[in-house]
Amino acid sequence: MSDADLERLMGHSTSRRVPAGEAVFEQGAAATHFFLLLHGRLKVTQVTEDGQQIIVRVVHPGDLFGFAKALQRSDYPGTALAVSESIAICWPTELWPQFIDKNPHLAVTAMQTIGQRLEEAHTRIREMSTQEVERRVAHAVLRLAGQAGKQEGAGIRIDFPISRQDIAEMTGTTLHTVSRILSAWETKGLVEGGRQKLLIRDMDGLSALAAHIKD
Amino acid sequence: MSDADLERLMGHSTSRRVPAGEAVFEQGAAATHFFLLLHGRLKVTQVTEDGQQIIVRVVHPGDLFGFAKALQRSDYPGTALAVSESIAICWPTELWPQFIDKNPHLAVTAMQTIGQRLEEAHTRIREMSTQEVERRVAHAVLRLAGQAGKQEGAGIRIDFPISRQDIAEMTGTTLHTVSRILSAWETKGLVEGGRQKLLIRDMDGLSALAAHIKD
DNA sequence: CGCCGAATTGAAATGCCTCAATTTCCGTGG
DNA sequence: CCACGGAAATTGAGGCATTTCAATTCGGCG
Repeated sequence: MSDADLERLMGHSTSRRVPAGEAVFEQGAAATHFFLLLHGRLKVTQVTEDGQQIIVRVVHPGDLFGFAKALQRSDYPGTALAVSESIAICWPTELWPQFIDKNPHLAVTAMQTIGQRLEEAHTRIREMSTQEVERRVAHAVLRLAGQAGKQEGAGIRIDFPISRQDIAEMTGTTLHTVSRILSAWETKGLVEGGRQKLLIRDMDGLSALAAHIKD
Repeated sequence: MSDADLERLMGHSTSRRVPAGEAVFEQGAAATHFFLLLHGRLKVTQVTEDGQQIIVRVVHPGDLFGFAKALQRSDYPGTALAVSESIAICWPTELWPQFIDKNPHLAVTAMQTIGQRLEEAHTRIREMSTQEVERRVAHAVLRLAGQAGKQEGAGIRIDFPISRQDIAEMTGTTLHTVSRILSAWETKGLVEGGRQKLLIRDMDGLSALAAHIKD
């Protein structure tokens, strides 16, 4: 994208600070804006009619999110909750068509972004269909490490508060099972747990689990 | 899309007949073309490293498929297999950027299509995370009825050959479980089975199951 | 220091899968 | 046209991964 384009885009934007625990938008609300996360971390969740929750994805700095309008929706399909203090840039959704018009390239980029998301979703479906829970959790943790991992002495720290419940909602299991698995891993020296904390000590060991290599 | 645009598009297209059981393209192959299904029925599958297969989606007449290039991929992420004799229109992927250039509107449309697919994928993830097998199968069958249902006397016929194995691969279970479930449904008068056949006798009953209303 | 949400851990229940044995159905070729 | 062969489907039995239920314990924030 050219600087001129960027400037034109920024001209219409506002920015918004969201404290941890607060929602940027809620499932079912009218899609008035779309966003770019500058700083912080969000989780996008969906609640089923019977009250069960799943985590659709985690939003990292630099990610676009909430572009429901681009997908032909008038409301947000999920809730975007800040898990740590976050800052996002906001554009009114009405401007989307103009942006596309003036900068067709943007449409291509956006499409590729959504395409990647689709592939991620398919990966998740594949994993849930064919793999047992421990492998799925291993994959999820490795993915988080890649997206939000921060070197920290002995290992890699997941750089935002994440609970067992969160991991359960990302992998389609229960917090109990996740807790048991992480405890077992801790015993084996693969990870180090903690309250809403996770430190990976042995990436290779985890990768082996994810790839289903038995000891 | 205007007639002129349509004509310009059609000018570069070829059409291709695919007998039942044959693949339009295979997982991992270079993405040379993208397609529009005119007639017939395809299933798009993915195989995991350890040989397990899942059905990503069923392609119905009128659906675009195989637009890997638009998603920034050079190879097809899955295999598209004709389950009944099919006819597809093909375009070389190289032409995609030109089409977008000349007709930015196309990009928007394509994006919405992919967006819908993403939502479908999320729905599936939500179901697999929170629902037991019987409900998932009920949902899958209802979806098929909506997409490929054909009134037939007493009920609605799924209008292409579909096996218990197929349904299992769509819902993340085994053919055995699917078979048991369908047998139970047949006893209750909800459906009528058969070799690669499925007739729905009681949509409301199935919907109730899908919504988890116990008797 | 006290409280509340997060995490752990045990025990029991169960839904689903795996293994295995038939049976049914349909296309094919004699 | 019928018999055969193989793929699809059915069905039982047993096992086990995971959930569910329940009871503590832990840890950080106010």
